[in-house]
Amino acid sequence: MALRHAVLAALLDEELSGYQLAKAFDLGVANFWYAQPQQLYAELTRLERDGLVSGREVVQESRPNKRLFRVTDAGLAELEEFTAASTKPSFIRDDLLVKVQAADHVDTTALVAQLTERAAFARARIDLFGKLLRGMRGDRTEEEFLRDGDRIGPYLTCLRGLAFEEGNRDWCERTVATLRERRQASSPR
Amino acid sequence: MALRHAVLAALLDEELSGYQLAKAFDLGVANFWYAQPQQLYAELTRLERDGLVSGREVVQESRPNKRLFRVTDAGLAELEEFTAASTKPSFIRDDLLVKVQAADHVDTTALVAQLTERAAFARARIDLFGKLLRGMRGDRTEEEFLRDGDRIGPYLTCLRGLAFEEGNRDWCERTVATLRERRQASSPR
DNA sequence: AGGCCCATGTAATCTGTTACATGATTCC
DNA sequence: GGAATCATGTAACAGATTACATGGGCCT
Repeated sequence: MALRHAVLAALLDEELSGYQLAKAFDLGVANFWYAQPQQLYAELTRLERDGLVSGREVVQESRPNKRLFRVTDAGLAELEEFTAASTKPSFIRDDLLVKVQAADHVDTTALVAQLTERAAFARARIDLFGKLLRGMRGDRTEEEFLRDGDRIGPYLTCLRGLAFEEGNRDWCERTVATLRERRQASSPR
Repeated sequence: MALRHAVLAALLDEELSGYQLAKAFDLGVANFWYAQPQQLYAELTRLERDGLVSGREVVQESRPNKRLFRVTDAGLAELEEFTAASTKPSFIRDDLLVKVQAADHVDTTALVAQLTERAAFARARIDLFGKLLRGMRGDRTEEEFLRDGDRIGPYLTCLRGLAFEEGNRDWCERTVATLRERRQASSPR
């Protein structure tokens, strides 16, 4: 029952279609939650059935019609309740960490390549988040924006996403350097 | 099929019982993966059926008997294959971030309390990870250990866990400060 | 002509969570 | 006497992933 609230939170600031939501959640631009398109279409159907969002059909030429959804009063009340309830801790589940855990017992060639790839992915996201943050705060400084801005929720979650990816980048780089150095030491020439 | 490999990776360094594994995965000391006891008992049964781990009964007095598991050659080969295969990106799914995303539209009193709690949780883990790291490297410096140590996998994953929790702590503290300042500004007195 | 973007779903399967179940020992 | 720790599971349900399905427009 958590995707529900993530969708509601994403729809607070703007009316979106299932497709638009899907892009945000699937690419992880919505850095507070991840979900696939199929999940979102199903969840939107349920949310509308339960009266927490309402959709309106938008007829388009030269491309398929779409349905834009917005949060209802009942939906906002649901979010309010969710926010007041206690939060479960969130834990890491990452294939790449599992592989590094096993690094002493398996061949690390492919692993180094994957760490490098992950670092590149992280850098791309750091770049993207930086742009999103600049776009949200406009010409204000971060401090000013967080004091006076009127939609700081998305800004704050984006800050967490940014720091997370910076952590990924740094750790991947360091791990690659460590594994490379050890390989050279164990098989010189 | 990822819990499978996480369990194999956890059993590489030592023989463990289901119960011991469960503690590591449930408390998240195994900071590369999280799982509940029930999942682990089920997974161990499957892993043994498939010949990837082998268990041996250890008879104990004054407490229930237990089964200790270790990775077989087939299990190691499976891990090797897993490590060589490409890695899926890992994404964030965190109730607390969903709540902060909605912060502009809901009451933030309970939210501030939850952020404070999360920060305390993060601090406890930072402490724990610091001790684990010191324990692993002994009297060597980190640099020396990473160069010469013979089990650096767990050390490297613990470093990631540490940085992750430091990120959590810092972000929670900053978010609390931001939300508090705004509340005072909007309702003076 | 082939591939990508828009746009929305269904169905089958796999994973993960929650609740239930048992029972001895040790610590406060 | 009650709670925590050791030790292992089963069963029901909720949530997530993968595969399948459709179809027009736009770009190269």
